[in-house]
Amino acid sequence: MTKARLERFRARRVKANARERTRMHGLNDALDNLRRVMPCYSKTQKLSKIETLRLARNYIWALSEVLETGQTPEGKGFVEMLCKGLSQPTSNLVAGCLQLGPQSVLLEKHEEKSPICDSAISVHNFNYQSPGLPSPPYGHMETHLINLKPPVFKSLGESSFGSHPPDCSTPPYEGPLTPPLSISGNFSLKQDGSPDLDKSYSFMPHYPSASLSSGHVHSTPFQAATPRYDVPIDMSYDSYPHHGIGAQLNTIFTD
DNA sequence: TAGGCCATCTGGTCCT
DNA sequence: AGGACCAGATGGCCTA
Repeated sequence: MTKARLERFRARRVKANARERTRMHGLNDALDNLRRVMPCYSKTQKLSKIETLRLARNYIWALSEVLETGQTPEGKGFVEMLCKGLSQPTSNLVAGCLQLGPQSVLLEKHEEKSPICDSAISVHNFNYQSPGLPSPPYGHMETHLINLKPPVFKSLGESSFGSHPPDCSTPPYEGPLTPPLSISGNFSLKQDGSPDLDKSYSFMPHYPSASLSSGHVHSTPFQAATPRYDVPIDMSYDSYPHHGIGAQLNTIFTD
């Protein structure tokens, strides 16, 4: 290899490295956008990449369930769906973001109590455990921006206790490969540049509360244990990028 | 100190 | 030839 060729090789390698960096930055940006539309989002305690992807999968799954069954997601069950397969710290984070005390998310008794279950801060006892997360202080809910979508809020406010008891003993990866709902053609997200992606709706707990929908408030055990939220006026699903789905969800959650 | 996560570099492969 | 994509290696940072 002549010196000139070596030089060219080095230059090419440097360029390739720069491109690779740029590519990975793009990937990370996309991942950040994904984090922002997750049910919980915190600038200070970012979900790891793998946990972000897992939570996204669960979130899509959970919303698909909602669409398929037409039932409001019951608060605790919804959180459990979201937490399937997530590490314990992340599960605690999600529960915290949804303002469910860890104890309230604790599943009803299962025969074999794992050590995790015995933990005072345990959120679930799914068999699957993430290979690992660092141990950042995930748990302080007041530090999180809560990025809940209207259906979730409705569910928190008007828990209807749907008919889907979570199967917490099933590892998340053994389920069907596709969500229960197949939406042809209209499940699209705005992509880069969409101002919607930069919206982060922040909800603070509010005691005692105004009801989400004007009017009566059902009293449920869940409600008794959880705070309520103030929801911005224009929080109809149409304000979100999922236009096709928005109408369906609005129908479901305003009936 | 070990383990987890991350950014970066690097070489390989495929495609245009 | 050059770009995009991928996976392995490596080192840094952070936390328990």
